[in-house]
Amino acid sequence: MDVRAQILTHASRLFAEQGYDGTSVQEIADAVGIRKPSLLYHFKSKDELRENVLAEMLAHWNSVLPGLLLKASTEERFDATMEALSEFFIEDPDRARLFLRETLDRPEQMQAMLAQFVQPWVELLGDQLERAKAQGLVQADVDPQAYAVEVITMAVAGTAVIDTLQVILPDDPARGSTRKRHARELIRVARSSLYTETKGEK
Amino acid sequence: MDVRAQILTHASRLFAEQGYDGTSVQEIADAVGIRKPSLLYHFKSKDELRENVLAEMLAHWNSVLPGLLLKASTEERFDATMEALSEFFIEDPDRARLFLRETLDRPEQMQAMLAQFVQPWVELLGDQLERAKAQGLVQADVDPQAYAVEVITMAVAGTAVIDTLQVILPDDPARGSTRKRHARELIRVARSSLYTETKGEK
DNA sequence: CTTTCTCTCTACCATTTGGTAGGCATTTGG
DNA sequence: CCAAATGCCTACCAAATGGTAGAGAGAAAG
Repeated sequence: MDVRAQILTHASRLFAEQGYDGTSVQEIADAVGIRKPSLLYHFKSKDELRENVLAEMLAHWNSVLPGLLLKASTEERFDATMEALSEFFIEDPDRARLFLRETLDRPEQMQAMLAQFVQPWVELLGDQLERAKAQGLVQADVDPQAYAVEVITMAVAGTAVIDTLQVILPDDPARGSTRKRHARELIRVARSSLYTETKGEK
Repeated sequence: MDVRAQILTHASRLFAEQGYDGTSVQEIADAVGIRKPSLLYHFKSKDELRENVLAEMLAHWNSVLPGLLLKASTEERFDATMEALSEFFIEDPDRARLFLRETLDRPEQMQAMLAQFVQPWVELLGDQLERAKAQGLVQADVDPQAYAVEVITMAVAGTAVIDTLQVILPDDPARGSTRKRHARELIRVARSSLYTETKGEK
């Protein structure tokens, strides 16, 4: 039963790298080291394989992110949470790429997914930001939902393309690796565009 | 000679919507209303068509963006420039989608393009931010290049997927349309994570 | 008028695509 | 010990893919 898992692994990687349409069933079978019909024995069609790849990604996110976000809402450790969040994406850029590709390729389907799994969290965060705004902790002109969308976009899309942006954002002995620079600035931007006072003035 | 332009238009749209691999030459020909060999008379191969679509997009950007960015560096109208910038992308989301897809599909090729057309501007902006930092106008912990990358990512990727994010960021009588909310928050985040004082306190 | 050039077409082609039929081992369970 | 299920295979298949050959219509140029 190891084969099924292997198929999913290679399919995830190839779909992320080349896209669904850019990857043939044959290519995945080759990567696994089996014949095409053997693959289609485990997944009745290419589309079913795609759905399983997506379901696996979603399951992983749902098993990790809620805990992360819950910690963000209870504690006040914004930086630590954001760091864990960006680490989560950077740890496996293929997941971000897959997500971005699905969003481009099948927007309607992705809308349904977003409504179910992302919106509740954005709503929750929105409420908390509104309360923090009332207390003056958060800048008055923040649009909470829009803010969440921008940060998510930065994190996911940034992770998906970061290796390509290496030309613009090279490794730098003083500032760290490309990925590190991205992660740090993402957090800095998210943080300093949210709070009123908390700026760590030099 | 109008046909060539028509092919490019429909190809741009379809490549943006469905991706290069997800779009057949036949489909493009159908959209234009000609037969496949007629299309291949104007562009010797699908790949040549892709290159021309890309070149057209690039030409358009290069004819508009330099002026925009130059204005950003001479005047101090950060908001106006950012607004024009985000308007430029939002005006035709297909261009952002095309750009994003190309970055995912052909990273090496995109690196070359970025090195030639984007990096100089990021470098220029970087220098100016460093100077502004020395004057205390800009926050001390900004990583200029990384900042530029984050803002570009937000603008391009945000525009590419904004219509799909409508579920999370719905039209709101008080706050405006989805696109408007995205554009406004993008500018707010970019602005307030950059300057030291300029926060428009309520 | 004839030639040449531009453009579109029909007819075709090899290859690849996702997918099926069905045989043949090996394991499982009664 | 036998039967059924499991898993992988070879051999196919129809459809779609990107691309070519070459004919014919119409305009441009001599």
